[in-house]
Amino acid sequence: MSERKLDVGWLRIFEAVGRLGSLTGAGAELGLSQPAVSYQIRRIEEQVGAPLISRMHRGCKLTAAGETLFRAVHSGIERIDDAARQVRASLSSPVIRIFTDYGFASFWLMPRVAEFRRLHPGIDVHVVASQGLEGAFDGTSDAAILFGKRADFPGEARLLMPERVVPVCSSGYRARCGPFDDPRSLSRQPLLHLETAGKPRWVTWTTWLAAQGVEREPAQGDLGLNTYGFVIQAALSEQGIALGWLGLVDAHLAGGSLVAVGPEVRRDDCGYWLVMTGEGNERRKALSDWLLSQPQ
Amino acid sequence: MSERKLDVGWLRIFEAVGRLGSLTGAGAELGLSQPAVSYQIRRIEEQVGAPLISRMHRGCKLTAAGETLFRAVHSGIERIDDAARQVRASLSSPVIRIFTDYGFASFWLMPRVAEFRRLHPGIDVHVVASQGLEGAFDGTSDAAILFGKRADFPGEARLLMPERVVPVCSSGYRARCGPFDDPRSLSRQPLLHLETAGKPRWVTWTTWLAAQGVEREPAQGDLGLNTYGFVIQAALSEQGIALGWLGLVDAHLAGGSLVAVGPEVRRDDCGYWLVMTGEGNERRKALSDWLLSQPQ
DNA sequence: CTCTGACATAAACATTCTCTATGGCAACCA
DNA sequence: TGGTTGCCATAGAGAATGTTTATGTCAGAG
Repeated sequence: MSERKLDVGWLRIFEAVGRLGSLTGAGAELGLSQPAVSYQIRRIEEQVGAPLISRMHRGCKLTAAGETLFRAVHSGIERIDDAARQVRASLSSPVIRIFTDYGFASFWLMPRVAEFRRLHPGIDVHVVASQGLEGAFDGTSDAAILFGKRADFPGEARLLMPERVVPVCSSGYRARCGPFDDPRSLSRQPLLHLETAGKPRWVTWTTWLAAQGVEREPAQGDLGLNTYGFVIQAALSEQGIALGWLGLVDAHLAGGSLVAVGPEVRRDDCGYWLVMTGEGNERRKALSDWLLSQPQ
Repeated sequence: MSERKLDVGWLRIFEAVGRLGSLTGAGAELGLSQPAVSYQIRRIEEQVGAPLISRMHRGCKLTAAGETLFRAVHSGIERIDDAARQVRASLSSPVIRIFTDYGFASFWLMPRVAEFRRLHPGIDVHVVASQGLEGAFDGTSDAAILFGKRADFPGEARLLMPERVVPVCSSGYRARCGPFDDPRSLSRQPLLHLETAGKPRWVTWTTWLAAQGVEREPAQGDLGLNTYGFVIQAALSEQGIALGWLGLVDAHLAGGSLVAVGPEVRRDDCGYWLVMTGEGNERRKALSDWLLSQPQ
């Protein structure tokens, strides 16, 4: 095989000696001089505390102890070499990994990624969804699509979708509990919150209401959920009013399953940012171009 | 385990990192500083060509590639450690190994070694019989009992049994084909030869006949065998006359199953020599003392 | 008897491995 | 909110290991 084997020191030297029955032959196979091989064998014999080979005038033979160790080393090296091959194969196979949050994955990326795959049939796409940013920059993803503001990301990050938020509910809920002509009317309804462990990086109901100059009595019947999919599911099942991020809920709004029931709040330096990670290659460029070409 | 593990370099370091999820923790376990561990992991990531761990602010996690390699390394190290334990256990268990030839093993050593074992019940005795000298000094035996002349052995070798040879046959054969009052009479009988690949180190029929001043017509009906046990078996089954080494055939002569039918040839600087190999210890001394105390 | 080729050792040098020192920084806590 | 903690990273210096060339020994072959 053309790829360089992992350097496992004396293990590979001993395996070659045991298999070939010759220090000189092992050296030839491994690109080492015969004294280098001799040195390594003696060193490991010192550690084990027993001769591992019996040296003949020409060539050598494994002792009983050497046979025992040889079997273990041989099979161990086989496994390690196999694993290295497998790792390297998966590196060079045409895969692209996108790290993002569950909301973006569900509502924006998964519906669209079929188009990318149709355009690039030889590329496997792996979507890695996560609750937080943990793991976004660990080197295993090719792109990260993350929500935040400009200052949160490296200079080369590109804004994929600015943050534009409207209150939404199902049309049935509006018929039953509406109309909601006045922003103040929303403050008397059960609101659906997207919660997170730390400080939210996105617009919340608190932000939206403050933007409308509306003060709210302590919430009654509100619902907090930790995944945006559950938030929208609750809205669709008429449990309250949710905040809808344009770009994520477009299909529901276009189909009429959700309706906007208040003014939009927009933050132009906030939104989903695309960060390309690791070294550039053709596949990453194809993905980046495709993502940036999507209509807002 | 109290014994020092084999130094397998990065393999052990990587296994500890993968198992503990911490570079610092792995270093603590292996007696290395944290930068030393960090250095090793980076080195192997360079060889593999992929990140193997994702570094978090506190601690780390294996990547998919790292998991693949970890499994192989973990099981490989287990096997190697097991083999090392097995080798060391067999080193320190109370065993003594005697290397000798088949003849000596069969006719001298095996009948007597029961006495040694009765005297030293805590010592296991392994007899390693071989056709030649190959392997006699490979470091795996505690004692070698070999046939040859003085000059063939190191100065500290002790003569266990000088070479004394008489022609022997079964009493039935003598009754049928004898008597053999004159050495010349033997030369007309089928002779049983102990053969070997190279030049024999022992008395042969050629040597014996020349010592009697007897010339022999080309052999008719002679039999050559490569193991002394087969030679004596052939003599016992009345197929001819064999050379009998005193010391090896004593029991047959005493019991009457074999009878001497000619004069003895003796070579005082030839015979079975005892060579103690490797480092001295209590067990070896016990064996040496016992062997040297045996009556000739 | 001479030659061959494989293993051993010595000495010099190259490379790797480890340490200490120090920086960066996220998470925790008062 | 600021200080502390503890883990990972890098740098530089020195220790330890690994390798080479040179050379010796010697059993086996011709």
